[in-house]
Amino acid sequence: MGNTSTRRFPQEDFAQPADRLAQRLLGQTLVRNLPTGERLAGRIVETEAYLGPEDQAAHTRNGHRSPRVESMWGPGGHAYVYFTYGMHHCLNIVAGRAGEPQAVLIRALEPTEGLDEMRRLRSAKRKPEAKPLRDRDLCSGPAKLCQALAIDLALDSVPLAGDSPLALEHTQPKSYQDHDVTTATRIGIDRAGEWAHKPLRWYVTASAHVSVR
DNA sequence: GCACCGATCGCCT
DNA sequence: GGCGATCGGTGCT
Repeated sequence: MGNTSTRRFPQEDFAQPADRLAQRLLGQTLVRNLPTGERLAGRIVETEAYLGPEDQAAHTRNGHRSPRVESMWGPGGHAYVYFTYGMHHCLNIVAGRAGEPQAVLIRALEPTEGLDEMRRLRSAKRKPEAKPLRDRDLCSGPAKLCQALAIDLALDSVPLAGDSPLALEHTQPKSYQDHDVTTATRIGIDRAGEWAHKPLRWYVTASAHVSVR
């Protein structure tokens, strides 16, 4: 993605609607500060927006509110982590203002820091004889990146702040136009009627690290 | 109380 | 391309 410079991601940008934030997050750097002090990081290359009560694919469809989805109801800039398929975690970044239950699902990262540790975390539950993981296998899916960054329910609702276990850094690409972004429908959504067909997924077209090749 | 199923992944065919 | 793993949340009885 070319030369980069880094600064804090502007906090007020989290208050945007999820579809705008989802596009804004492409190219930004997600940072995981481990309890050991080690730092893992990757550039966000694929996102999906979940728009709230009217969005029939969202966990907050029809205004649903429960302990599991409570963080989606809070202000933007916090994590919403959920557990699914009996074994996987997925990370969202809450969008909008308090009372607007929207979020952006982080679907893929291009790993940039701590790749050896990510490989170790990702290999833990795989067969020993399996082929070694390539860089593009580390974070190319919402559950994969949670494994690679040691993200689980303990991180639900944490703010994405500088001193937090999760942080976001504004990465300024050499030229933002270097990213050709593709818009598509969301993955794994059926039974959501017209909402299954809405273009609410975005990914960096040329990236080798997106979830679907 | 209970049955259903998921914002997925990895391995096998 | 297909399927099994694996379990908490959800909604209905």
